[in-house]
Amino acid sequence: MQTSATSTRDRIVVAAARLVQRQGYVGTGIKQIAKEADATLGSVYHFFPGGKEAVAVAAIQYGDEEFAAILREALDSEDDPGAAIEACARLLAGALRASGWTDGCPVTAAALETLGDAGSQIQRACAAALRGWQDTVADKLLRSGLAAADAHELAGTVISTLEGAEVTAQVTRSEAPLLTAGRHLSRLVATYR
Amino acid sequence: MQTSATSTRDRIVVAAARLVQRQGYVGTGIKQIAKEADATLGSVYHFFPGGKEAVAVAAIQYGDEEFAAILREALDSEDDPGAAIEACARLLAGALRASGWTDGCPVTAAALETLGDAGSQIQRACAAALRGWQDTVADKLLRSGLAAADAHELAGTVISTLEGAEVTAQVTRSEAPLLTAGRHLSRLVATYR
DNA sequence: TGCTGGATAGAGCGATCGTTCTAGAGCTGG
DNA sequence: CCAGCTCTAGAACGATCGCTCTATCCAGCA
Repeated sequence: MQTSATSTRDRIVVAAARLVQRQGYVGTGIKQIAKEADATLGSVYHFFPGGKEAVAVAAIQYGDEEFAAILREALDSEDDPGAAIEACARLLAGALRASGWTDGCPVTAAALETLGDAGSQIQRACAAALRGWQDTVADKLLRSGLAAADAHELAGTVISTLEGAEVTAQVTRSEAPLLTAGRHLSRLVATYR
Repeated sequence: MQTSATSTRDRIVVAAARLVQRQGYVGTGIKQIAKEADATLGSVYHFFPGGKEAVAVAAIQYGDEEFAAILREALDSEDDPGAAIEACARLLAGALRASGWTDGCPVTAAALETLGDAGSQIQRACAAALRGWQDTVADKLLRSGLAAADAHELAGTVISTLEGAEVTAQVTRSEAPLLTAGRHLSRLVATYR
């Protein structure tokens, strides 16, 4: 069943999530996933008869939940919603630097590569992730007393901005875009009370 | 030399720019570029002895300038900087919908896929594009009377937000993320005067 | 007319892609 | 003790990848 602590299936999902996050969907090979997960090709296809796409969907869902947990924790660390979002940006910036600017958003790269097939499972998983993160932020804003419509729209822009700032930070290899985006988002939120 | 109006080299660059924009760098093949450009493999390697990476760099630089022109035009269409940025977002949203949600930012996909090689020419071209766009926005803000430091930082967040909102709009197949991001950016800019 | 060099054309190279397939290892219930 | 299962292991297939190579075409010039 499982070798040491984690099952083979879990190792495959985690490895795939990291690789897809760093090099995208097309850029990541099934054999590379197997090697990184200390599994064999047979194991991968045993657990994921759907092939590469099925592995990627599981990987994206894993990255989704992982990021959602970080997001919730950062949002709860501060009472003021603006400060909480800024803390979020700081956290992302630190993690990004620590990874050597490679571990960005777990879904962006895969999402952009698979825009061709509109109804693809990967597309659906990415869209679901974004929607979930937006709801998490909207919930925080609602609890802070914002109007429902404002909270939802603002949450969307918060996610979009963090997303874009993360990409910019990766490309320029600097924490600055994320940090200033965090400050600006905090300032924007402050105008709603 | 040239068949009808454009030279073979130009057709290759334009085709490569579109393909890279839509499916990323790894997802686009040299042979596909040649076919799309109505050129042959021999012509591609004749004009770009550097191979796939050289073609991609030229394509990204082309997309960079193309987007910069659109950006400048949109920014000049309105006097108020906030309204100008909002007009920008509206323009991007319309173009995105018209393309069937496929023609997003010309550099994001390629940038994310090639983060591995830090010093790659592709990376450099993408970073230069982002920097140039930021300068364009900063220039507009400066002309509107903002302080230099504020203008530059704000311009960075504007580009990041537009970038992120464009991705979100593509994934969710909706203009809404771009439109509300434009409104929020306008509101943010308004707090600086 | 023959030469030259830029441009076009595509066959073919080794490598790698995703996938399929068969064979065996390790455990469990009867 | 073995039948029957999940899981592991990797060889092999056809397709496609980026790239190299040779052959041909054709305008401009002597």
